Amino acid sequence: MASASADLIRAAGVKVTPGRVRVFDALQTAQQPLCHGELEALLAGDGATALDRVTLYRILDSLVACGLALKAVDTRGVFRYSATGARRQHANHIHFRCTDCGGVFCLKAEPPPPPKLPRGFRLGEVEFDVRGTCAGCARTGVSQ
Amino acid sequence: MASASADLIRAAGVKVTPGRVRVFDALQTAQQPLCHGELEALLAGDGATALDRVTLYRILDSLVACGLALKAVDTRGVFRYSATGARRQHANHIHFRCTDCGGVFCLKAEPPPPPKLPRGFRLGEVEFDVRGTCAGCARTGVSQ
DNA sequence: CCATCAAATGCAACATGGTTGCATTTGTAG
DNA sequence: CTACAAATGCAACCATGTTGCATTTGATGG
Repeated sequence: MASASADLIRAAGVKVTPGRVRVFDALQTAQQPLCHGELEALLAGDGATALDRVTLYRILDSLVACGLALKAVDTRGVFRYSATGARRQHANHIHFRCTDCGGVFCLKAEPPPPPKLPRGFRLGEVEFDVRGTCAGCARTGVSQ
Repeated sequence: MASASADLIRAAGVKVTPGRVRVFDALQTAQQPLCHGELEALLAGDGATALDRVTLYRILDSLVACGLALKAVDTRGVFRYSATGARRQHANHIHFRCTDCGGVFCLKAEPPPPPKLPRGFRLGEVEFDVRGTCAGCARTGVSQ
């Protein structure tokens, strides 16, 4: 039985290899974006032979390149990867970050259209980030 | 005449040193957040003796610690620093972050109106972040 | 003006995260 | 089954950031 992951990987147009399947499975199972180190540790503990450090980087790059994963930097400047499916639900709406409790809330509102860019600039993603105090913190904390 | 920068630095409660003044001046003059490397290059070209790499890191840390500068990661995972005062003028417009070189550019376009928030939520800042490839990188890099 | 001492600097070495070059192995199309 | 491109493993490398330590320097009190 070819796993569902294998099918997705094949459909994405890249070779199905044990490494890719393991990494993609790990990303899909994870509840949050994982960094290279976390993935390395995770895969080292799953019984199979450990992946080479560099190979893991290349697998991650290939998953990103073929659209199966997303790559983003965390606050420490480290890259974190997530399966695209896991995040699709977060693609098109606004995030509210409470500066008090650090919580992230999804607002229903639609994001605004991307602005015009200067000549030569190429548009990638657009993120509309709203910061402030959430209802809970606004009530309890007398912040400022 | 003690420069305005020197006064600000003194007022922030840390020693006024040539290095701190030069770095703070550079940050205040800059149109966008600068990373360590850019600052190093900038200061190397201003005639005075070059700062040590580590010293520059420590000066930046001290400016952040005393509230004179802000530190944030760019899309490449590199830390960028900006004078806190300089940020005020950045409050209300759109930023373009180049995913290639990590540079930050200010777009002329006005930010969209803040969305309706759920009851009890208090609005703080709004950041409209656009990511993609800047003109320079789009030209040189054959990416995609 | 000078002495003093914590704070700042320079240097070397190290740490971490990420990349490149190259020889070998492996998935898959024919 | 074969052949070839793609994927892997390994070693070496690069960039960014940090730590330890000896030396210098800015501010402060005589």
